[in-house]
Amino acid sequence: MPVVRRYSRQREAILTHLKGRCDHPSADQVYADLRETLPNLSLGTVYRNLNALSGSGDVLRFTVNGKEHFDGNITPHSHFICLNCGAILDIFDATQNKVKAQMEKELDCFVSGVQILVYGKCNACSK
Amino acid sequence: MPVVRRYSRQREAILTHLKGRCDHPSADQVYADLRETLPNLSLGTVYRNLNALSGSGDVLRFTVNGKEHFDGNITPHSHFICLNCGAILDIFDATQNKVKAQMEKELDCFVSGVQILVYGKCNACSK
DNA sequence: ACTAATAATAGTAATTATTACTGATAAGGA
DNA sequence: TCCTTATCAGTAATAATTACTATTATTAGT
Repeated sequence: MPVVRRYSRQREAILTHLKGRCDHPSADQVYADLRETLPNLSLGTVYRNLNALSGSGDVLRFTVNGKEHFDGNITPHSHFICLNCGAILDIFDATQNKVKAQMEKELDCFVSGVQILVYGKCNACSK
Repeated sequence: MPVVRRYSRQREAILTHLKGRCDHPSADQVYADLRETLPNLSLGTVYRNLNALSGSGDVLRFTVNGKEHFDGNITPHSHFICLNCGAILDIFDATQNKVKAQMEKELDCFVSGVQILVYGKCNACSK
């Protein structure tokens, strides 16, 4: 809604925090973790900024089991979700880019991005 | 939780209804539509059965903008989401199967399914 | 067909996740 | 430094989903 985006310590902290971890936290996890260094950070602020950051493409978001997860790593990659333990693992390969290119050709319209969730049983749970 | 699954008119109606439409309704849409023929159907029943049906693979589910959508068409396909008008369109092509096969080879573990969401601007909105 | 066991339901209450609101704070251009 | 207003903290409100409970319905066994 605002015409200009101003800097804020809170948004900076949220982005830095997300980029500094390798998992896929939900909004309340980000909130809980950041409260340790920013004791009066507000949950609404976390939501507002995660929305803003994903809107501008600075973080990724996706939903697993009805719960939103955020990812500070924006290099194209897919996610594996273990149906047994619930783990969310990164899959860094060319699939993302391949599918995007294929879809652009096939659909002949603007494609901003592709989200791929792979469901299965992780190696740890397969033993 | 139950050890055996019993037949129920409600679950049958929900499944039949979903298979009879080509869009991707949310739980409350299914509820609203089915209430016309089953006036005392409960919303909780819709949720419980949609969970059961997606769990057994009889319907697909995916989340767009934090809202869950269900799909009675379980032939492998992807979904296109228009960032402008919010439309959800089916993409029937080989991508789904290709990606699944690729992931199985790459990850060397059981892959039950793949969910692909393509974000962009639909043809109608591109004019 | 009758009966017993229990899965499933309707209706409602409770929970969870997310957004909206409000007065105070602070970024940043003039 | 001053002014405009984006952003904030704190809290209230909303939306989506699940949990609970007494009742109903399915189904296996007689």
